Amino acid sequence: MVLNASRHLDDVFHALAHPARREILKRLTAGEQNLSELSAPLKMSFPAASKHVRVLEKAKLVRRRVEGRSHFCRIDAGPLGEASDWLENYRRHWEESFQRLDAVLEQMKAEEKRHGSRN
Amino acid sequence: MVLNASRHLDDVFHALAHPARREILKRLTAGEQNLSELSAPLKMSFPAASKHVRVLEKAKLVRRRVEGRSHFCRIDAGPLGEASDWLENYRRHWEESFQRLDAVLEQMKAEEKRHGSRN
DNA sequence: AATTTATTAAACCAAATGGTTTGACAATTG
DNA sequence: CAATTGTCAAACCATTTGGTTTAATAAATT
Repeated sequence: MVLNASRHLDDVFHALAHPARREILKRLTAGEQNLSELSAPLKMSFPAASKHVRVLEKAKLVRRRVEGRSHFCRIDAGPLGEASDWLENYRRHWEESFQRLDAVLEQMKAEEKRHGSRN
Repeated sequence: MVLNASRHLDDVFHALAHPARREILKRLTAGEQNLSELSAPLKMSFPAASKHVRVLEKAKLVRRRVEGRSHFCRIDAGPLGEASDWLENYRRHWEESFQRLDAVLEQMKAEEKRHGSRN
């Protein structure tokens, strides 16, 4: 079930790597919108916006409900949790290594004091 | 200072959207490595790996220290925190909207029971 | 039935991505 | 000094991306 999780992460991060797509997600947090509503404020043609929505769908960040000729989109931020977990993991690693670095620097300072400055 | 934060997010998410680059980050959590060490296990030429490292540097996720002919890389996961914060925000929104949806569904069920099934 | 509306599809284009190979160059080793 | 090592730069190539414009399709409106 977690098979090909890496591919999915590719899709999710790729989907998030464009300001228009993050903008779309942001607006979807206010609730469902159809494609016309979504594309209107974006400075690009309707087909371009539609493609961006497809990218978000491929990453499973957005789901679509067709009702007549209207395609309503809503955010599905579940996969964001996955990506967020991945990032948190690295944040932890980073903080640890940062502390190790701090410790090393402290040690160096102490050494310097003990032996005096010798450039 | 938080100016152009969006551009930076573009870079960070784009950097994370490739398995080779995530692999590099993963290995850097074990400590500094030079480019040769980093590229060796990747199934691609050295120049290709080197380019991936550059992408990580552009996103400020990796820093490089040159010592003689060796280029040592180390992870700088600070910007990951930024991205992680961004994601967490959406995770919250998602959970809230999920609860709202749940509430709506509950309401509909209740309505149905009260009025009986009328298709 | 004719028109408008919401969307997709297709064709096209420039630029970016991700890879290769080859050659250059500086630093280390013999 | 010669050979090796670690890295970059350049040239090249195929594919993907992100955008356009112009049809085509299907649903709603008049």
